[in-house]
Amino acid sequence: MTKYNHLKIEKKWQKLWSKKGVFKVKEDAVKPKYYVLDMFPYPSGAGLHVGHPKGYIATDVVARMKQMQGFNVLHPMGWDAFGLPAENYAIQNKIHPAEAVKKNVATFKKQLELLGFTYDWDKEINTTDPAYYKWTQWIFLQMFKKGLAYESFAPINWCPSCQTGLANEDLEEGKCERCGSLVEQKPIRQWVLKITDYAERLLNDLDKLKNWPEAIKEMQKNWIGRSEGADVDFKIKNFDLKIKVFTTRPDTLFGATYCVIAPEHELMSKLQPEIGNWQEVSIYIEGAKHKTALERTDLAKNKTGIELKGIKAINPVNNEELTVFVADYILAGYGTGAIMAVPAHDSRDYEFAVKYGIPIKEVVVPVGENQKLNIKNQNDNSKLKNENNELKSKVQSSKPQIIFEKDGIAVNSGFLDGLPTKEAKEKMIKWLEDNKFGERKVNYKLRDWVFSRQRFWGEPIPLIKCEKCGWVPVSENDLPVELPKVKSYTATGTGESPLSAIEKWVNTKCPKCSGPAKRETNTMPQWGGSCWYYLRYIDSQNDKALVDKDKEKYWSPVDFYVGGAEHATRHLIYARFWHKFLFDIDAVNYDEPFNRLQNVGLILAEDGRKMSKRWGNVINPDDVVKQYGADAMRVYEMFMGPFNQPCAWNANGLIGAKRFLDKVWFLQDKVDKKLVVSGKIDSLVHQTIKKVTDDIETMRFNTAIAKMMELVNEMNKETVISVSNFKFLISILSPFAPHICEELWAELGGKELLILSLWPKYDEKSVMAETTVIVIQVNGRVRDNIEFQTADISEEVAKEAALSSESVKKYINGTEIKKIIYVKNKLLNIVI
RNA sequence: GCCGCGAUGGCGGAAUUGGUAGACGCACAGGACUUAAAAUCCUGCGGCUUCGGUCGUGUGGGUUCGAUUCCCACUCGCGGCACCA
Repeated sequence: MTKYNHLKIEKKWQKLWSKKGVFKVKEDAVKPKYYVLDMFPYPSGAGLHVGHPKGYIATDVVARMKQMQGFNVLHPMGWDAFGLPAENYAIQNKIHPAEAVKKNVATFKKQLELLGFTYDWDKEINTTDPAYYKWTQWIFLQMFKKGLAYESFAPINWCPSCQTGLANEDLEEGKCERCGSLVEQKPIRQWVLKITDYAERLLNDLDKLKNWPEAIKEMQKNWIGRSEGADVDFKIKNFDLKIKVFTTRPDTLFGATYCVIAPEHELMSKLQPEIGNWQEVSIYIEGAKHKTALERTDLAKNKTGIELKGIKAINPVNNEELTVFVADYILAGYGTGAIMAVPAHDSRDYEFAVKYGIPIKEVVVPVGENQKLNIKNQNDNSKLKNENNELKSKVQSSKPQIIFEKDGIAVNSGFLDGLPTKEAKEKMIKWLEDNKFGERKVNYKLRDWVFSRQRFWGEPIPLIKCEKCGWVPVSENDLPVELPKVKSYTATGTGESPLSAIEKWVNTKCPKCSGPAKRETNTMPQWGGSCWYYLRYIDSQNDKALVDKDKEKYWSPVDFYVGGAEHATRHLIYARFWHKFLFDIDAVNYDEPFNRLQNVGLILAEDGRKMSKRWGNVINPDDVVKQYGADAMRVYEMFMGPFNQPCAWNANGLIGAKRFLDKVWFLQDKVDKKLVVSGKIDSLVHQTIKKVTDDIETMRFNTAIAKMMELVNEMNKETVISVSNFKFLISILSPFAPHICEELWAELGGKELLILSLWPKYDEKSVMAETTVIVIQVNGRVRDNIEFQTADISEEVAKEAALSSESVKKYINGTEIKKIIYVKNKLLNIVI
């Protein structure tokens, strides 16, 4: 037999598959469908490294098996090509972003094609194609019309290096996720999407996603950050104003000893005339403004604040006068931007109270301790002040008496005394509502999505500002609003997009009154186009509608979605939001886009670090394909370890995969066409078919391959193997190593392509082993293995055999047998 | 700090409705073939051992005839969030 020449074979079959169009998607609604999707790549200038295709190989394995199982498979690929990296790359290389994208896409496509994927390139999409972003703009317009897109002037995250505003989701520890610069708070005019309107549904519907990893759902839950509580109004003494606070612990209202207002709170300017130390306060407020997100985090351990002299807040439950502070440990953007502070039961308030000598009043004790407690004088603040040091030492030493953020029993709390926290909360909320001091309230950490970028390379926001009519949507007939051709697309840094300098493009007519008007010059963020691309694959040429609803009904939802976990709180939450909106306006049939999600574990470099140009440890798949072949690379990446776990690249492991394929190649010499039954191999073959089928379904590729290796090792020990057994082997191996398997299939005289043949079904009877081995234990220690020639062994038979075993007798040695435990067909434990 | 996940040979990893720990691969060692090397094939491969055994799945306890698997306490590592009231 000739040598296994991967270079020749792989090219040959790739050409033939393409020529015969075996991966062309058929709109054949009779067959069951299977939509398997990768998170589409961002075509960077660097090209692919070996880590990128790992997920694509996995979906390809699934797609190939599903195709052979008779499914109508949609397994598409496309490009997420708008955004800062393309623009920055273009600026650095002094070419137009569109040129850069074109070049990079060509490189990526060429690299992917070497790996033998089943993509139907007729379905290829590109988010920067005007025919595509026409519909991205269309979705934005629908949101605008429903009041879900609004203009805002509030301070947002500003990256001074990228010179654009960013969403909360785009930050990493207070730094720009892209370039690592410290992010500032800057008031920039911006468009914001009301994702918070969907917070409740985005949270609740996570329960529907049974086939998503729990970790991702947990991350989304935390990101949405729902908390229940109440808004409470504190009147300000001698002044017709009130401080509205949000608390999750209305049951601790009797323990409130001060209030805090965020520096940015609008109440500050209203209170100004009454604040005795305004100068000092205003300096503090100015200082807070200039702190970056990171500085604020760093200062978390050392809270600062200024007392507002002359301002007293009245606690509605007991009319106590409370000191009011301004402090930047309170965030303007969360809740009401002001709090009631209960230092005894909140560690942050506690820290602040200790620092500024504010009374600490205990109003919740652990269950069972309320009886023992001496009721302290509730009104004697000076006494409480003196107790601060005592309480402090209590907290810091041994077991704290004060309980933070935990449930217990209410004490010192008037009408709540003796109630467990849960009931106390309810009673207090009812009291607040009855007396009009507040109401039940739910808050979310999730912020509205800052959706505009002050950069060139993004979808133009399709709005026009008319002096008379205000913001007017571009007529849907005039979509897409295309990016103009320009010489300079460098960021202005003024808070306006580079588009604002292009007067010809900016100046236009109002669609409503035909008067003079100007286009919005901000563009959409990179995450816009990726919010709905999975719908475009279904109907990639549609110019009349976002997606044909019948086609959508057939193909949606995506059956299986594979991609990196880093998208948990960005793409995956944005896409769910848009999809739910599209469902609401009746553009799609289902309210969740992705039925099953699987995360791909990162491939690290051999040195254990991330693959990066910076470390010089990048491995290019082209080189691997050339030296060992696409099949070897596919098998290796699937065999490395559990699919969703990170794993370091190992060149020797790759050689192992190649060796395995060599063994399979030479097995063909052992195929005997006359052989019908090959004894014990038959049983192993069927076990392997079962295991590989199940393991591909559950993404346990490593164990699927291990089982096939075991089978190949056994086959190698035989002098001859049957045609049918060898065909079974190459059929189930073909999703992993499609080229070599097609070649072997053809060598065996297969008339049709292997990919067009049927996936093997295992024979239930053959899976069962012909003999049974039972482990014999004495006191839980293995003392013997007994082989029986039948499949089903009764307890009596097993017992008899065990007791007559010489090695077992030795251990029993006449001792009384207390108990015998029999696990059917597996194990017998004799207890003495 | 909070939430989630994890820890098994020299290495990547297998095995969990509790039932033979270390499948499969890599590395390594010995052998065969070869003038030689590569490739390939065969054998061995957790520690200790008086070769009978015995100890071993991050640590310390517990439940059980039996624990990598279940329970309690802890250590370390990874990921996410981070003054969210």
